[in-house]
Amino acid sequence: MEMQYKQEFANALIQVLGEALTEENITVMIEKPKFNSLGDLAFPCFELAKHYRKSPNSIAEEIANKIDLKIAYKVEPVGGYINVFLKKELVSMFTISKILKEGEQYGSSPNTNKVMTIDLSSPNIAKPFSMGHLRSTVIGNSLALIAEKQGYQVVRINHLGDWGTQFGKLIVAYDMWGNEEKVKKSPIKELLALYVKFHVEADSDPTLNDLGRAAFKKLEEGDEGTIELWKWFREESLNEFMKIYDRLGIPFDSYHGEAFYNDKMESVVEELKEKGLLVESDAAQVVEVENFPPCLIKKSDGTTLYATRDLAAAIYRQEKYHFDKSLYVVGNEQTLHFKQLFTVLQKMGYQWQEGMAHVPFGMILKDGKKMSTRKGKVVLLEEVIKEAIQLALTNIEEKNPNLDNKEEIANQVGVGAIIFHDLKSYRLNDIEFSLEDMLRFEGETGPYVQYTHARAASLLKKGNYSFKEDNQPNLLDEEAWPIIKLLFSFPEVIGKALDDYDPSQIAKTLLEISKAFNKYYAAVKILDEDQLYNRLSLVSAVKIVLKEGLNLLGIQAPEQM
RNA sequence: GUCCCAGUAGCUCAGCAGGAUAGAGCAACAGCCUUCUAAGCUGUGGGUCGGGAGUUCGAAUCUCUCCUGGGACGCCA
Repeated sequence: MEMQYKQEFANALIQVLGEALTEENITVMIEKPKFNSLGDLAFPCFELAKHYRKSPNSIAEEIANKIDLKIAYKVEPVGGYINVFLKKELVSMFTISKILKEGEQYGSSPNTNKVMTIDLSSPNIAKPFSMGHLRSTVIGNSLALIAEKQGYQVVRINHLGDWGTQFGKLIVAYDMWGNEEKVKKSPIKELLALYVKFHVEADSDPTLNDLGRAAFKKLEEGDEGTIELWKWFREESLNEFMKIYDRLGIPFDSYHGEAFYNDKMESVVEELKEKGLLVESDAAQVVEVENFPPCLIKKSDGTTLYATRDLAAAIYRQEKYHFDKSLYVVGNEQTLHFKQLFTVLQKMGYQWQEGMAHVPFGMILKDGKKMSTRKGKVVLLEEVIKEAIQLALTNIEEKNPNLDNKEEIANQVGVGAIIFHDLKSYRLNDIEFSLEDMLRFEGETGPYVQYTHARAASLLKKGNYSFKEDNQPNLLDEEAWPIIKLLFSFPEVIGKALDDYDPSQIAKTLLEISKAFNKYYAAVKILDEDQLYNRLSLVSAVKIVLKEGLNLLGIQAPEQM
């Protein structure tokens, strides 16, 4: 909707300006004034000053006088800008009616046949689900939801880290120090302990690393005993992960991990050979990549690597899903790997690789340093979730003890706090881990937005509101205007969030809407006889957008809390 | 050593296809529940936008350089 108003303003400018600037230029130059007193849209005349060789001030004045804009009640030149003041009643009515009519469809684009695969979460088997994997999981899931809203057919792929030398190491560790009963009792904890011990011991005895590599070779060659062990580790781990995905409410369409591609790599290696891309280097097989270090395809002992599996996976996914876009929500530190991967695919002649993108994100730091699984320096997500839910429950007992389904709401609020905390800041920022911040329910947090939504729901219930399509709401409250502006820009925010692969833009808008609404709530008596229908129409529109926005982040919007 | 990312209030961050007076939240302090959920609202204090140079009518935003932190750099993923 916002675009429409800009467009109308741009058209009006063109009428006056003629060919001094192109339409496209004008549209991007239109900005939002920094202060409410300066109106709703603005056009800077400094560029034109060069063109006309006049002062920006006089140009602005000249244009403002000539401009004819139906949607504005005032067009005012100020300090070289042309400021447009939209007709509040008219725009409010349009905006609210549109949202109420469209409901949760507000901001949606029609379905397309375009397919987007998203590689997300992808935890490593036999390791605990860390805070780092949380980022990939919630960012990826939100992008999936946003893409669906924009009409994509989305395939969520959990590319489990269930293969690789790490398993050789783990198997060696288990053979040397493992205890079956202990592992059965608490698999993740015990396996992690073994993994950490392995690295501690390997520091003083490097031959352990050779043993690990040898064990992995056995695994890749199909040694039965080794495979049994691997299967067991994998299953126990997946069970643990499923608990977390259930809590977060995140579904997957595929759990094909790295191991799934074991029998699909040889043909890729053959293909690379046929296309003359594979070269030997220090007894390893590599593909040379311009401007980057070469991409390793096979180690000198003949076993495969991460890149080999990712190549096979990319080709498999294209064959199976025919994706138009394929995202990899994977940490910042793997940027080089993806550049290599995409380049190799390009050299193989696969045009579809143009639709692939690495969506990197910053690390979770502890004391300014990367958390390392190998040293056992991890924070367990499960513990954090439990604490958040517990805290939410305590809050409910204190603030709303008569609430019906306390457990369920506490779940939604606790989990919402964690997800929102992760999504509200730009994904490339590193995050210093802070339990205190994650468990904060006041200020710019998920629970704050949820609370605002619950307030709106409560008002609608008390006011017994229902929308009648033939009764156009008319809003006269000056205090409502900031809310209206945010509401009509929401569809553009969704579009930009997808273009930038950046859910934080939605989170930020939700915060702004919440702040504006709570301000309104404090200033205006909503359940007032005379204005009841008009005001509740606004409340209903706010509720719709908040709920839809939270849902796009993968967060529930409880009716009460 | 080479390459990438970041540096804005005490803390966490927003603003960055250049634009009008650099904004929030937290923390601190002072107010607001006989009115619709106080997980809320209002107010106060707090800034050489890492340093320097350049481009421009105009730079937190673009370029260069330096400093600081982090990460990546063939047989891990």
